[in-house]
Amino acid sequence: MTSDKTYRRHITPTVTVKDIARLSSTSPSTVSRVLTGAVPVADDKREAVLKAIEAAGYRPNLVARSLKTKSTRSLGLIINDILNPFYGALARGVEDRVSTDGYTVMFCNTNESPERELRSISMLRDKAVDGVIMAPTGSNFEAMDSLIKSGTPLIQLDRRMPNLDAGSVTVDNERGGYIAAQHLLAGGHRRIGFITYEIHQMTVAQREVGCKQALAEAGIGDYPVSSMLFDLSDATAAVESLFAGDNAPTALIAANNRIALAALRVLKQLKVNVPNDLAFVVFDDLEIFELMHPSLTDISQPAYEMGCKAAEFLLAQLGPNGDAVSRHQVYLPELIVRESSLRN
Amino acid sequence: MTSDKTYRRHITPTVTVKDIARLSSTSPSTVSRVLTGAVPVADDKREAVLKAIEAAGYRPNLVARSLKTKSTRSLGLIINDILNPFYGALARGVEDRVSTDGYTVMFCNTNESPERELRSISMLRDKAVDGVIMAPTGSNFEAMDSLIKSGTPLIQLDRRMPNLDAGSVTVDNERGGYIAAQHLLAGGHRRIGFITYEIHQMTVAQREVGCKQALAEAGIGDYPVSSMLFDLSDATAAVESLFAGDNAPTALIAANNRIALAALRVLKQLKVNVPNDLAFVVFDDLEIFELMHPSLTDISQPAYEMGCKAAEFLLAQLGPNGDAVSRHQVYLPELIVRESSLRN
DNA sequence: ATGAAAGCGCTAACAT
DNA sequence: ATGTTAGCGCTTTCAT
Repeated sequence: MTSDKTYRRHITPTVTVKDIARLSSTSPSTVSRVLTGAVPVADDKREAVLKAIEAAGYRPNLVARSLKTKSTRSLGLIINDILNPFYGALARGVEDRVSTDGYTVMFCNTNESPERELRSISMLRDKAVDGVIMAPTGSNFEAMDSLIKSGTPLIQLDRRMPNLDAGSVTVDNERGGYIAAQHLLAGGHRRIGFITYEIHQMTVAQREVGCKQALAEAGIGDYPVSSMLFDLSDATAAVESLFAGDNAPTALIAANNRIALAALRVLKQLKVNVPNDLAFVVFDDLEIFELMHPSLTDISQPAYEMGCKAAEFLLAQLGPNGDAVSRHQVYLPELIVRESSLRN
Repeated sequence: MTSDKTYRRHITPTVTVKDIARLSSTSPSTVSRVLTGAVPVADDKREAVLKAIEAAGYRPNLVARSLKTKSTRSLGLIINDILNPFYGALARGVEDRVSTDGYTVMFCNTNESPERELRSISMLRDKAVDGVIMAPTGSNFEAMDSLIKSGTPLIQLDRRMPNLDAGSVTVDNERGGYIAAQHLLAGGHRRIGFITYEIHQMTVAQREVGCKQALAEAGIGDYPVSSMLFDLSDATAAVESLFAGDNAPTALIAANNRIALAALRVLKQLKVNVPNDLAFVVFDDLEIFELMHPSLTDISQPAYEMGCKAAEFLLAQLGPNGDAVSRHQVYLPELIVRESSLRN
C-alpha cells in the first residue's frame, strides 16, 4: 500500500547547470556562459555543453535566473475588461508585439474599479514584472508614480494621466468628439445628445469636450441635452428619459460601444427608427457595426496598433540604453460614415 | 558631469527579510514565519515584526519565494485569439476566478498555429507557471503530455484531446449541431448547409457530426452541401460558390461567429434576404446578435462560466491534497431562436 | 578562456 | 517558540 498523503504524479528529476557542468566536464560558470552567450567560450567546450544540454533535456530555471538578474521578462497589462473588443484589440496588439521578444504578459481586468486596479498594480509589482502597460482608471496616481520611481517602467494606453512620468499611447478624443458632432451638424441636426455614464473615464470626458466645442462653434452650446447621463443598468429608463419632454434630441452620440449597444437595444424595442427618427454615431469601430441594420456610423480608433505601439515603447525602455525620455504617441480617430447617421 | 553610461532613474534600495529581522530584533526565520503564517509566533515578536515591515515599507520578493517554494502562483492561459469574444469571455472567467486566490494569469494567443502553441507551452513551462488552462489546437499532444508529466497540471477548455490525462471543460458540440439542424428541419428546410473552414478544429468537426446526424435521421443525409468549406480569406467567392448550381441551400449553419460574420457581410452585399431567401443559424451567442437585422438565431455556450469552471478545476488540483482524478465538465449548448431562422 | 566561490531573497530543516 | 544554517538554481565577480 502506498502512502496516500504525499502521493504526486511522476515528477521528472530536475536537471540543473551543475548537472550539465558535470556531464560536459566543465564548470557551472561555463555552462552559464554558453547559455547567456555574453562572454566568449572555446568552441570545444561550447560543443560539449550543448551536447550535454541536449542529452539531458536541460531547461534553464527562469525563476532562479530572474532572482539573480532582476529581470523576469514578463510584463503586466491592466485594462478595464478584456471582453470589451476595444480592450481585446489593445491586448492582442501588446501580446503579439512582446511575445516575439520572449516576453510574457500577465493581464488584469479592473472593471473600472480603482480598488481592483490598485490590487493589480501591487500584485504585478510584487511579482516583479519588468514593466507595465495600463489604461488607468485615473484614481491611482500614487501607486503608479511609486511603481515608476521604484524602477518599473510604465506605459499608459488609451488614457493618460497628467504629470505622470510615463510614456503614453492615446487617441485624440477631443477631435473624435468634434468630428462626430460636426458630421451630425452637417446633416442638419441641432439637438444633438451625447450619451455617457456615471463612471468617470477621461477618454469619455474628452470626447464630450470635443463634441460640445463643435456645438458651441455652431452657436448651439446651450442645448439642454448636449450631454446626458446614461444608466447602463437600466437602459430602458435611460432611453425613455432622453425622449421625455418636447425638446428631444434628433441625433445621439454614444460615448463608447457599451453604451451604444445598450441604447440601441432599447431603441429597437421602442421601435424608434434609426436613422429617420434619430441619427446615431458610436465611438469605437467594431467589425460588426458594418453588419448591423442600419450599419453604424462610428469613430474608429486603431486599437490593435495602439497596443503594438505601447509594447514598442515599453520594450524600448527595457532594452539596453533604454529610452531616457518618455515617449507619447497620439493617434487620430477617424469618422466612418455608414447608414445610422444619414436620413433616407 | 554624471556618467551617462549607467544612469538609471532613482532606485529604492531593496529591503529584505534580513533588514526586517534586524529592525525588529528577531531573526529572518521569524520574519518568514509571520509572513507565511504557517507556524505559531509569540505575540510580541509578531507585533515587532509587523511594525518593522510597516515602517520599512517591506514587500516580500515573490521571485525569491518562488525559487524556494517551487510555486509561482501564476498560471498560463493559451487560447486561439483574445479578440474573439468567445475566447475573451473564457479569459474573463478564468481571470476573475483565479485572481481572488492571488493567482495571476499569463495569456498567449495561438491563432490556431500549432507552432505558436508549442512555443507558448514551452515558454510557460520555463517560466514555471503552477498550471495551465488551454484550448488546444490538437497538434501538440506530446508537449501537453510532457508538461503534465513534469508536474504541471493542465485543464483543457472548450476543446478536449482524447487520451490526455487532464481535466476538461467543454460543450456538447454534437448536440449543438444536432439542435441547430433540427430547428431548421422543423422549419421545413431540407437543403441545409453547414459552413466551416479548412482549419482543423475539433469543436467544429463535432458540430458537423451532430448536424449530419440530424439530417440523416430526417432521411436526407446525402444532400451534397450538407457540409462545405468556407474560405475566410475570400468570403465573396465562398458564398457565391455556395449558390452556384441549382441545388443551393435554403438554410445555413455557420460553424462559429467568425465564419458567420464573414458570410453575412457577403450575403448583405449580394442582397440575399435572410431569413426569407435563406435561413441562418450561428454558433456562439454574441450579445450583438440580438441587435442585428435580422436578429440572429444562435447556439449559445456559457463561455464565461466555462472559464470560471476551468479555473476552479485547476485551483482544486493546485490546492492542498489536490484532486487526484481529472474532472470533466460538459455544458449543454442552447438554441436561441431569433429572426434569422424564421420565414416571415 | 575558465573555475571557484559568493550571493540574489527567501523558506525550511534542524537544533535549542 | 526561536535562531542558526543550508540551499533553491542561477549568474557573476574574482582569480588564474
